[in-house]
Amino acid sequence: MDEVAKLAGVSKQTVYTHFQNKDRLFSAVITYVLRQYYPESLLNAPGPHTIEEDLRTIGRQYMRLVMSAEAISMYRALVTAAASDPHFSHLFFEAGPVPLEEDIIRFLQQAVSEGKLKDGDMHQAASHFGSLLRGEIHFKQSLGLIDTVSDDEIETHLNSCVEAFLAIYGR
Amino acid sequence: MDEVAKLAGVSKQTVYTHFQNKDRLFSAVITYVLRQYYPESLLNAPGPHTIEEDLRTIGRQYMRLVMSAEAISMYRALVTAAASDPHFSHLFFEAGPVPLEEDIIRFLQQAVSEGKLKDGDMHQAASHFGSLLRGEIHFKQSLGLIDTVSDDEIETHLNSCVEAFLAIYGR
DNA sequence: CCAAGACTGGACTGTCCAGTCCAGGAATTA
DNA sequence: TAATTCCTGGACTGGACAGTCCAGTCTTGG
Repeated sequence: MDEVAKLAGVSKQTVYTHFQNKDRLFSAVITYVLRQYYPESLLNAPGPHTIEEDLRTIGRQYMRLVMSAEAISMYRALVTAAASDPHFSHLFFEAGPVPLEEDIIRFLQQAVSEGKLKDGDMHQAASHFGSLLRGEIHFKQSLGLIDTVSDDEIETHLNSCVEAFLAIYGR
Repeated sequence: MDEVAKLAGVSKQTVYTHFQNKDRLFSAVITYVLRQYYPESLLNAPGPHTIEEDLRTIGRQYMRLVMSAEAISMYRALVTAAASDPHFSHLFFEAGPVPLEEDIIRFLQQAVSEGKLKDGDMHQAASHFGSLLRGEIHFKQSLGLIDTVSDDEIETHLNSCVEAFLAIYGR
């Protein structure tokens, strides 16, 4: 909290008048940051796309988001806090992963209706896609065994995931 | 450390004579626990198996391991520690995930040579399999949004993963 | 111009926790 | 038996850190 005040160029008291305590501040950070980073639309680019292109675009955004230094350190903070109280995790999950997964499910259902994907459990498909994308990289990042991920590494991993996903759910 | 001493039925001083400090103790815990829990052999059951059966057996062991309360709390501790020092993570990774993945790669290569799987990058295959198996469940568990996972849930998730894996890498 | 409210700096309290110290008791060995 | 070694319990230190208090300054609207 001392550091927050310092970085804000403000006295600690002022921080405490705006946010009752550290928890409230952290909650505010979570909702604020998620609002900032939430991908506007996964499918806003105009023009016709192959399903592969779309998956690549979505996957790339997701990886960039999840593997950013900010996301990793927020994830760490949440995991740490979860040991005693999952309150913040709920806040985070409802504001981030849940709506995001819903968006992806809608996209996948659209693709199914256009005959680009097999019909099936799209919740499971979205979950598999996300799990593949996070993959070992996110696991290692969370453990501090990797920090930055280069664009090349993202692209390589992305390709393998899209290919895998299409092998499972593609026509 | 007070609690450790208490649980050990021993004075704190005695704990400190056996382990110089908390870090050393934690390191010892990591190596000890991993030795205890490391699956003896993923393929020790005699008799012929279909690749599907084998994958299910391996996947089940992996899920049980990774989603156990002990593994989750160790993972949390490692993630927390990783924020300032990834030393423990390295210790953990080298003693657990690395050799485990090597075992799995060997198994997959064997299956390839028996014509049960497509040839290809088996490191990637192992990584995809692990990522699918951990999946959303492990993600949620790490965040404290889920605690115990029932055998039924494991089995359902396992089925979807094996099916997906075979769609990607099966013949 | 002045009163009310906001902000500052920094000292202070209370809590938590790793690690140390110590005085005395129990067990082991010569 | 005497000396040595190991262990106990529990008090204590030091540092980190959330949150409070306060005396004094700055800003602003009437």
